[in-house]
Amino acid sequence: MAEAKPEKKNDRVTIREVAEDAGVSVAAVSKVLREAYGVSESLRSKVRASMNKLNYRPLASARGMRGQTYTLGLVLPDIRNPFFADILAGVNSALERTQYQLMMGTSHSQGLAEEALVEAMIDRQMDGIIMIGTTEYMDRLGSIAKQKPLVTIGHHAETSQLFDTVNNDDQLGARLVVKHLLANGFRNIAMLSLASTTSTILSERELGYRREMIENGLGENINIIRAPQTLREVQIAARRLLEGPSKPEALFCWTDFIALEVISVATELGLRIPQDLAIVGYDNTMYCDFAQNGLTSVDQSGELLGLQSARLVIERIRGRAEAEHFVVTPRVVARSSSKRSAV
Amino acid sequence: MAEAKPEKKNDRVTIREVAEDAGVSVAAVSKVLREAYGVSESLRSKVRASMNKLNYRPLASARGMRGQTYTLGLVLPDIRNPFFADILAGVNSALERTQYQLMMGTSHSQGLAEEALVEAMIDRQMDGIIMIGTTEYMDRLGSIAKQKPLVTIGHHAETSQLFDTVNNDDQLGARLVVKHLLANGFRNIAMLSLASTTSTILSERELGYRREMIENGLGENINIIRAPQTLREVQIAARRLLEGPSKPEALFCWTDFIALEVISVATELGLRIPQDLAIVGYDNTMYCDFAQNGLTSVDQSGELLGLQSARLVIERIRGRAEAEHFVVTPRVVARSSSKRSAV
DNA sequence: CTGAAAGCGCTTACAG
DNA sequence: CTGAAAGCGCTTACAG
Repeated sequence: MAEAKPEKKNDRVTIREVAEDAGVSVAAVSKVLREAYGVSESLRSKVRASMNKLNYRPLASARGMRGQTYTLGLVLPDIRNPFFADILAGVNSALERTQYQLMMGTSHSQGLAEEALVEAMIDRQMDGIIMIGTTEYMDRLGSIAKQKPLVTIGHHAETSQLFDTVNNDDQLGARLVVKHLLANGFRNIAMLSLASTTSTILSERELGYRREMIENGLGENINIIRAPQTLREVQIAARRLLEGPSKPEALFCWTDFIALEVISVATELGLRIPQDLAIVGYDNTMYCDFAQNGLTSVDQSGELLGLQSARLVIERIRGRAEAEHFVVTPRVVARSSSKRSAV
Repeated sequence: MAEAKPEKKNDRVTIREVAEDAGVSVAAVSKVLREAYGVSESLRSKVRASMNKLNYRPLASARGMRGQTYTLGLVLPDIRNPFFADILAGVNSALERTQYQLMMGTSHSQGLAEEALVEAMIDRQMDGIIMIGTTEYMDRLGSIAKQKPLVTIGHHAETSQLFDTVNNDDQLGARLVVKHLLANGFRNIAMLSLASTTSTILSERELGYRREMIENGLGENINIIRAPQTLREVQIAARRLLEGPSKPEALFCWTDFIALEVISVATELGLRIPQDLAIVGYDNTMYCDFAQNGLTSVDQSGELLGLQSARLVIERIRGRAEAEHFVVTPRVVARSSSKRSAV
């Protein structure tokens, strides 16, 4: 409680002090730091010893002025969706033994525009950016990619050469849901989608749903409801559908998060699940396993998606110029919310 | 698709270009940027015009070399707990009209030590740091606070002069839970707490639970089970308790997230809620409202906590040296998981 | 293999 | 009120 403010920054060890302590030049220390070529073993060990002794940690901003900041930016549309926790686990595990540190930012949840967040990350010298479930248009993504290495998760742009994408096969995922519901005797299947003009994963899922319905002669039962992501809007849309004249036998929800809300609405309306209404989600998040939900869902390996995105963005940083597009094959994980023992 | 890499950074407008365009000095532009004193209206408007015309955005790292980066760091122990989304909403809304940008990092979820994350944020020149549910010891927090303005959420250190704290009254919250359960006819009340040697919010909640039980002559019924935060450990602990000889009538869980897991286990065991087991959580997160959970919980206004923490950390950055400790009064939000119509 | 010097884009005293 | 110069802590060519 004695010496308060003065040491606020002065206690920070700089590369110069390390150099002096080791009896070498600043440039030499920098080389050791970056694990660059052309450093003798003896110089390296001398410098390493001084670094440890002085407890030296380089200042990322200073490094960023000329080189890298060793920071990766992760853009999330909304921290509430539990699926993002799975992705994050994968990203973090990929970064574990590297020098890179992840910094996250959320956009929609508080009205902060996604574009403003990405700009903030560029201004903060992120070495690379991973965007989850972006709502940006292609030209905008291209312009971001020209400034920083970019990987998107949950956005289909497999023809893009400017950035990498990581996805599951959303069209297939939706088809598998319909197949699963049909196999369990449900034929009047509706889909609860997201009101979005730019989401390519949603258009793929809708397409898969449509096609599979049509191929099974159920084209007349196709019913896609689109609602914004807020709980209130979802609740209103679900209520309207389930109380209305065209109440379906089964409802395919675009993400677990929303499906849980539908389970809640259905329960309040006194509907039994799955007898009166089967429900299927997407993402197979941890909440699906809870007995009170028992939610059938599509597993797209969020952790794997996260892992791959980190790998790809680091490769880009290291110079890869050709785009890579990673795709996971999804699978249905059946639980009580959609299993009808007897048709 | 023509001019690819070369412009990768060259397209960035610098303060020098703005100065040239406006016909003033670089220092003058800097002053306008920082909204510093001693700039004439005419110079300011000239500079502003050039900034807009050239679409100038300052580089945070460069600013950080001498001044601030206008970046705040938020340390989360785990992105999975939905309570953090509420806090985040508050932080973001407080930052909305400021120059500050929030960057989050998670620690425990992937084995990354909290300490390493905080160091990474210091190395990246965060102007201030907000730590949620920290597990660091007091001396370590003091040492962080000496390097950067620090505010903790969910950590009791009301006597600290080195950093600010934002909390709800956890002891009271626990007392209210016991009172509520007693009023609903439950007397054999157990508590599911977190296995942690450093969490002060847990020790406060445990203390409140103990005291309220004792003051109601139920000292003999006190039963605190402590489990790590992983779903598996919670499941094992819950199973053991609910299948064992000392199965309680009611279980107070330290956070909603864990209570939802207990609802799942109880449901699997065929227990009716609340007839066979009443359950109460803490944090009053959105999942409590879902009909399949109907979870009674303690509201501690996560959004308000977040808002205050952002306010306090910015005040610290601006020079406030005396500590402030903000405390919210919690309240019980009763739902079906704990309401017994007839005793 | 090693080092001296310039420079990244800002802010900060200090003159005028 | 305005500006020239130094400097923040690194990396990057470029010599030696």
